[in-house]
Amino acid sequence: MQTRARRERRKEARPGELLSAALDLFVEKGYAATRVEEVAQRAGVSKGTLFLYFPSKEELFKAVVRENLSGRFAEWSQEFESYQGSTEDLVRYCMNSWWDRVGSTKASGIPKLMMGEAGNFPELAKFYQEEVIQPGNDLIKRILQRGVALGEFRQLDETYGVYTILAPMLFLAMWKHSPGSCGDPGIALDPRKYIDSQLQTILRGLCIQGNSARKGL
Amino acid sequence: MQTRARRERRKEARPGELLSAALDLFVEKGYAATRVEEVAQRAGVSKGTLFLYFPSKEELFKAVVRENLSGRFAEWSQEFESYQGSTEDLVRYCMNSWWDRVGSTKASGIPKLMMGEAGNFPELAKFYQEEVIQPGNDLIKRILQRGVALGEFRQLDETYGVYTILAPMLFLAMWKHSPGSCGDPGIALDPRKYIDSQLQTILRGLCIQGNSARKGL
Amino acid sequence: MQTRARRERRKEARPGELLSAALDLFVEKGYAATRVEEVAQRAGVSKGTLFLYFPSKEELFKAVVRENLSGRFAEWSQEFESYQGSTEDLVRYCMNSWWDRVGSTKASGIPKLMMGEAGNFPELAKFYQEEVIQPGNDLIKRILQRGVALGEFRQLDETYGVYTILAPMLFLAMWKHSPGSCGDPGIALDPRKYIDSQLQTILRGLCIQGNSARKGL
Amino acid sequence: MQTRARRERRKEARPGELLSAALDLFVEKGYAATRVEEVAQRAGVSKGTLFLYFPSKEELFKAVVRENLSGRFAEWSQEFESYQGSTEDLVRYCMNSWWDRVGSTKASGIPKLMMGEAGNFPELAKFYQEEVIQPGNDLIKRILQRGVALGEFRQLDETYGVYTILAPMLFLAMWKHSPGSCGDPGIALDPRKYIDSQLQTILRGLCIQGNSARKGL
DNA sequence: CATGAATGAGCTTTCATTCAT
DNA sequence: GATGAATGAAAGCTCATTCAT
Repeated sequence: MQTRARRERRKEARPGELLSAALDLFVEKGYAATRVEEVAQRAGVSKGTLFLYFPSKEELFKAVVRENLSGRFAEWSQEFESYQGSTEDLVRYCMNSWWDRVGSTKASGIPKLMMGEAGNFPELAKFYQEEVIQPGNDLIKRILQRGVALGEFRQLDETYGVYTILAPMLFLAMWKHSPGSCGDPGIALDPRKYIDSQLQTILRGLCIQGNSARKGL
Repeated sequence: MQTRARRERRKEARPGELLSAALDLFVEKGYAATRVEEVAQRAGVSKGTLFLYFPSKEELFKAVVRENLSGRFAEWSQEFESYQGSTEDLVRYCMNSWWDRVGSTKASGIPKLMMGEAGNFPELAKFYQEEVIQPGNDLIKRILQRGVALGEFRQLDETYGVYTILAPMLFLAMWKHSPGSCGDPGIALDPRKYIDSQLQTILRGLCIQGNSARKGL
Repeated sequence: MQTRARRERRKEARPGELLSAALDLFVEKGYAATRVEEVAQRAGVSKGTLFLYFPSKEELFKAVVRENLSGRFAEWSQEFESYQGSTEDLVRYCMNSWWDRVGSTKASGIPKLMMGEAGNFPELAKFYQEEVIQPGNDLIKRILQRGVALGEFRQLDETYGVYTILAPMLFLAMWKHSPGSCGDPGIALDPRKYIDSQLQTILRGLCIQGNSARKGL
Repeated sequence: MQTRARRERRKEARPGELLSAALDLFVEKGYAATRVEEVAQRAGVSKGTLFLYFPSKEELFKAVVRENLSGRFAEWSQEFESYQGSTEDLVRYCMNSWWDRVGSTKASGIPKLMMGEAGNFPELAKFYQEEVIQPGNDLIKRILQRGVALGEFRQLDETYGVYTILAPMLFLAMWKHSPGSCGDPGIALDPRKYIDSQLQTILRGLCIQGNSARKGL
């Protein structure tokens, strides 16, 4: 049963191994430039095996996105929904936990990749819009609405406000994955400091004066 | 001969027409996804003719970069070298004229494109690093050094300082060329306002207190 | 054990279920376009199991042919050998019983299929020639020889005579399985009438005048 | 200019050479089993060149059909329209000229091929139905209508009547291209005799007694 | 100079067959 | 016996580059 078990384990691990290899390569080379054979190789299987688990390159990519981005919105949504503290702290928590769970991982390469290739793959662009951008925006919008409803945040244009939060995170993701930043250690942004600095500005802009304890910021 | 003259003119215009078509397509589709045949078509010549002027797709791209980015550093360098006003104003002039001459044109798509594809084309990455990033950095660095030397700017880590200026411009370029920003009019950044706002922060951070007239900022 | 028994039964039924599924699909899609996995699926077993019973796709096909065509020649041969009536009636019986046992069943799709694909699978062509065409021709030839020997039929070129009988049956089989005939109900041949009509002509051509009772024809 | 001319000639000959090679191979192996590379090879060009003239295997096949079957209906239609003799002779002329121009050529392999593969390629089936079957049926139908209108032919169900003419030609085409008939010289139908024999039966069935001179038939 | 026909390496996807369990 | 995960040889199609004209 030893071997049986080993095989079973491998079988169940396959999709994960393939998704991991695919994430690596998609982030490293982009969607179009990644060859499925290379994904298979890196996962230690043959070309044919990959197609046993994912019917096409496109579906493989979608699965990678679901695994690393869109599949997590449900959990995050719940987490934020049941958050007890101030909205100001929720925004802080939101950005920092985004860094921990996405920004600091390879998954942060996906937004960068999509920015570059969405135009060439309309089907993927549509998928990404529906499964990532839309839910992500909604999530942030709900946080802002919570702040406004609780009297913590000033009235604001919600759509615009969403990008106030999103843009700094996107930029950080892009920066991390642009070749220039890697080679040059002098510019390597310290993500925590960057996020803190952004948060200062953002929260100062969002919160109603005096309504929130901002001593120390 | 009328026709002779027209032909001559066309002949001399060829490279320019090709470069213009190539810029359009490279920015629209990226480097890899752009087919040389389409470039030729858009320029109104045959595929063979394109290779008459540019020995390879790579050289075509390099020429596009030279035409639109690196080729202008000499002029800019001189311009900034002979600038008479305060360094603070020079920085303002620098960022605004960058927007006028690059940011607002299709050329601003090139940095975005390179960010996405540099990894797949090391030769191009090297070229871009040498012909654009390095000179650009140097230019900015010299401006900062001028500010420090004249006692306008505080002492600072030059490398890091360069990115203080560069990053906002890069982000603006990326934003402009990302599909998301186009569709959503709510987020469409007003470039001038964006630049002004960035300049406020940047200059406040760079200038020595009281040494510079910052009334109204 | 109930289950044991059921399992045994299933086990013994396996080859039959596979052959039935294979016949369906071969007839529907042709030999090359039929995927063994689909055959297995339709038979309710896994791909591996199919290869347990039939060592290759080719052998599977041969088994289908044996089951539905060549395997029956022995019985038919005996049946015709011991036929008591006139050869004219034997021919009638022959064609009608061919329709009942082959023509009206899916098996009639095999000759059509072979006509289309024999050229691409020489091994199968050889097998089919030896196991179906040759025995079939011999059977018909012996019937014709019986007619001649008994003074019922005129002298005739036997080889040519064989096709006088075979051709109308083949055409009927082809017609039945050609997509054109299915959709167009106006042309849907009534097989019985078709066979009767063909028999009239054929027998009139074969029988010696006045030697055979053809009143009513 | 010698070479120029030679090249021009080759360029103009290419599509024809490719269509000819394609016809050969499609007829020999069927649509699915024919590899485009082999078509190119037989035409003496590379794989890529084939795709220069035909955007896909499917379009290549359609072009073959147009070149050899559907493209000729216009001419035939006119020819039959302006026919001066009796409709009985027109039918004779029709079948014999079909043999000369299609039946005796490789083109007669196309109907056989379609019969076998139409089910697997719906797009092609639709195309063939529209461009070959429909026009062909219409042509025959108009001939029959002419016979009826001129009082030469009896009243008849037109749709059924069409197949009275079509079926024997199809069978001849199938027969010619079935491997069985080639190898066995004993059965090799003499097409002229076959057609004559069929015409006798058909015309006897269609013509009104005594209305047409049928001495000698 | 300008052309565009020709090339062929390279990519995604399919499927008969094997074999460890 | 039965399974189904794994394989890898094809096959259709693309596109940068060459070169005869």
